[in-house]
Amino acid sequence: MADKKVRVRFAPSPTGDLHVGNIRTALFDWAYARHTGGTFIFRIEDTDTTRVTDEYIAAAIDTLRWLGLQWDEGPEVGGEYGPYQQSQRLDIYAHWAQKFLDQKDAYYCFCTAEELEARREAQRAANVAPGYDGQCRNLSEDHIAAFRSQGRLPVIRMRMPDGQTTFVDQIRGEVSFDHKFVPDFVLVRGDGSPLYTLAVAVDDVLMKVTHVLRGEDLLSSTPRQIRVYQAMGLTEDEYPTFAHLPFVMGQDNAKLSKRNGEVSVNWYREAGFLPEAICNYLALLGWSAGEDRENVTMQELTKLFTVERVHSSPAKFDMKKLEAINGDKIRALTLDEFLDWSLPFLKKADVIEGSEEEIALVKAALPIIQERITKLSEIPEMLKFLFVKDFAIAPEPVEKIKDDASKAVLARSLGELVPLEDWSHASIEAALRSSLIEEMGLKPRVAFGSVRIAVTGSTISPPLFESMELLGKSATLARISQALAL
RNA sequence: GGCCCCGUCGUCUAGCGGCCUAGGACUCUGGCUUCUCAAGCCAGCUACGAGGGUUCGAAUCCCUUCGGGGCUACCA
Repeated sequence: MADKKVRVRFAPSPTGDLHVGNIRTALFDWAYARHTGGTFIFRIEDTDTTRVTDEYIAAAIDTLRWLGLQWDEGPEVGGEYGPYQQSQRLDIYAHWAQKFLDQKDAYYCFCTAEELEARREAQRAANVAPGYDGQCRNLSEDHIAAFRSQGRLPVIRMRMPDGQTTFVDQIRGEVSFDHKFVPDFVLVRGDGSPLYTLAVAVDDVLMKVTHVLRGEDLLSSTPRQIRVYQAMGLTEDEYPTFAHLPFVMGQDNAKLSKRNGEVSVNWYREAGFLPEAICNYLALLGWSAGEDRENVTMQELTKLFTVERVHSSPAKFDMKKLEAINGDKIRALTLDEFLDWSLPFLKKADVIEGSEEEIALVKAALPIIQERITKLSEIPEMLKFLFVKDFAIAPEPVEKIKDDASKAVLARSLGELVPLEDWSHASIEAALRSSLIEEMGLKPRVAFGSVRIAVTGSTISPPLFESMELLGKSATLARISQALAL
């Protein structure tokens, strides 16, 4: 088995936007495939047609692409074991269900939902492990015919033989389940549609999956999956190796969900997080490179990632750390990359429309804000002052430059700047320093603070002299005059 | 309730019997730098859930206990 070429799959059931936990799983699947030189398969598990929609499927594909987790086989790229969407493989599942029936590994069960619920209730009351009681296990042909004539639609149930299932989880070691606690489970609904339990196992076998890396929530369903492998004729050394990843938890220590934090990857995307930052941070949840290594590129991740270094304990999601990493990644961007990421945010915020002049100015301004933001969404606010048509100082800061001292600073500044020929930040700084600081004897933070408010409209801004250079001489002088007139 | 998984600073983690008076990162606090805000640099706070063993020696191995989580569907 070790010498088999690795094939791993990420198989979400898109019942909503892909969330952080899904992505962590996808990332590990991807990294493992890349690390081993194997194949990364992307499969859509949409057997629950009431919950999975086409929009969510399209969104999942888009999200995975955006993150840079390229798949080798799956939707839109194809592959020799497709289709990779379970709703398009119904005949395959039907075939295997019939085979299991023929082999007596599975049987028709006519119990209704109400009957089952009533019996489960009784089991709970009697303090017995709830689960299917095997009532329809050995129905005679006559019984079956009788039920059918009543119009009852049977489900197909897999028979769990006595005994136990033991498997070696790559992360947790040997795990064992007694079949007393693994009741006969449903493979096919009354309407003939397949259930996850059937579809995953069949697809993993048919798609030649060698390693199943998935969430810990599926750990206890593993015996059922193995049961299907066995019914398909696979022996232990032929079915996939399992590795159950620890959960990503929310602030309240429950599995991360909408209730306890932002879970949708799209939310992070819109909030201005870079895909590489999300992946880097997520990689650190439940895995570490060792040697105090934390900041890794996608490339490095594929080199360093091994299942041996994946944890068995759950990790809590920490937005602060994600932001810190995002800041690091933003600072590591080249100017052109940074520009590409910035433009959509500036346009969406209506700061720019996208003309060439605007883009040139953005490009010139980006270097001075690159180390000042942790999220791309902060860019519009920081650069707005360069583009606003009707410049106005915010209500709070405007009060701070109405006093005589501020007026004096602004008046002197204007006087110094009007004749200035070299409108570079260095020469602007030299002019203002010698006049305001040296000659007027003001403290830099006081003097430049007033100019900052007048020019940028805020007490917080990118470096002042660079900002003035970017704004241009006439606009800068106009703003100072405007402030002086208040 | 039953079954299963998990347990090192507030958080993510290093650690796989002696290198640990437990290291790093994020957060927080203080300082330096400084035209604001950041960034950067320095310093500080804080952890092996508890109790038993095994051993010359345990965060590391075993047991118990407590705590947290998952599953227990004609969801995945």
